[in-house]
Amino acid sequence: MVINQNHTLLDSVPRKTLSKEVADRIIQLLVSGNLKRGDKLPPEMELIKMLSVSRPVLREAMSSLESLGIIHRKTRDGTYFSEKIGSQPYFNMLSLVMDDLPTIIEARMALELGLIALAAEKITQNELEHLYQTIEAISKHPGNYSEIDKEFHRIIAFSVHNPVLDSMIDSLLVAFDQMSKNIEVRERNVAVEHHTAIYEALERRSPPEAFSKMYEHLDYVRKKILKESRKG
Amino acid sequence: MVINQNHTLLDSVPRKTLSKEVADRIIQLLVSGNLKRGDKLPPEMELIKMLSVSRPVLREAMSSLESLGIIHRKTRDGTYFSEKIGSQPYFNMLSLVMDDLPTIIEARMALELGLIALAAEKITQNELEHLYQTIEAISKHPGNYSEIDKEFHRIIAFSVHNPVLDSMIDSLLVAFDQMSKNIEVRERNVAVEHHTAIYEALERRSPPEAFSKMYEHLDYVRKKILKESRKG
DNA sequence: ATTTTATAATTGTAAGACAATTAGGATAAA
DNA sequence: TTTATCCTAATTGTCTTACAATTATAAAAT
Repeated sequence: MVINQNHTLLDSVPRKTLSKEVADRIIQLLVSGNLKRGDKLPPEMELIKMLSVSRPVLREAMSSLESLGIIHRKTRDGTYFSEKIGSQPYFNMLSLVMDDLPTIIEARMALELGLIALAAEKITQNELEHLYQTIEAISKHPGNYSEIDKEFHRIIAFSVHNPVLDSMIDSLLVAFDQMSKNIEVRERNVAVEHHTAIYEALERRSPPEAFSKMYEHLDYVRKKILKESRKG
Repeated sequence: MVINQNHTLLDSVPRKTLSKEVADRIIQLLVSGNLKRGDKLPPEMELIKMLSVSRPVLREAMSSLESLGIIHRKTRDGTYFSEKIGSQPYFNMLSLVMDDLPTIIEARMALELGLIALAAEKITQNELEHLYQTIEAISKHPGNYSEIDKEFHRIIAFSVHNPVLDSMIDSLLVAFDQMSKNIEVRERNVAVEHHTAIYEALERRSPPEAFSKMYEHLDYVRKKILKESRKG
């Protein structure tokens, strides 16, 4: 099953260029099961003949697909069907709102709040232990612990093992990181306290409780950062 | 501020093609404030001279940016900086997992759970009234009410007014719609009951309560749909 | 003033050519 | 036989040129 792009209200009369059509057809080739993840696509010259289009048109289509992370090309080797969904498209999109810290924070908050509910359902014992180690590391390790802090959130997010959510949160965490790296609001005690509460809720596998603890945490962080960023 | 794409672990030695570089430079042009949303970009020939690249290279870059929804081109008119963030990139990405209903449902669930928490903070009186009308419509209107049901969820999602989250949820709702349109699990009474509970929690502006009610609702729907889809 | 027409501007598509580098095979040497 | 080296072919990356198609604008005619 393939989504037809032409349902957006924006361009109600969508420009139907050859290269866009070619891109759609290639997506169909990939999704239809003819090719599996990681497979090599036919070389350009062959695709040209298959689709009977010119090389520039094909290359425009390929560029689009590559920027969407659907394929990737190795110079003088070939074109490959991407192994997993990447976050390239999101990064590009986010670069358009990189001046808007509140929007990024809010988006990250929403995503993490949704993720933790699912994490409470699915997180494994291993991941829980890994999570606990990060809390200990923060409380014991001297100096800057921002990397460990991030690790805590990443473990939770990726414990859901959902490729779509993975790429969404990945891009937001990076964007958030970029924008807030000059804002220092670390409070070790608060972090340990909050993280511990979240951890315990996950251990009890209670989505509502995990949500509440995460909400308190992120709400606190959000307010701190927005206050700091208004100062700076 | 612009995100550099080259941080992904996937292609640790990222292929640095001219067209990709050109795409980045154009993004910089847009983001740097020289151009505002909706503005027309210089024609291709001018950009070629500005960036001193060949036309195919420029066009490959433009194709990428267009597929990412950053710009859009009108034939024989010109290229424009997109007004708002679209959901094109997400649709393309989702087409790769369109065979995986559980993944889509889960992603939608996570996003909606995050969104409702923020909606409880921000939803306006107007939007609440609109929401209430959809509940009445479902209970009173005979026949298929799936469109009204979707409207309920859309109102909540878009009440947050976050462009990033908008595009994420938009694509997921469409994908979900496509995949589940053959699965009929409508139960009018349950829908009204659940929606009412959610509505009341939003009215009380309680994120945890709104979350809980939405979680119960989506959990119920999820189980129903997955059971149905396994049958079919 | 309005309509028609023509011109210019702009994007869309095609074809051909060369560069560059990698992979794999052929060849030579140990 | 094994290993190392070299060469050739395959493939992507880039450039140049050209033409098509259509729209917007300006000019001209009514």
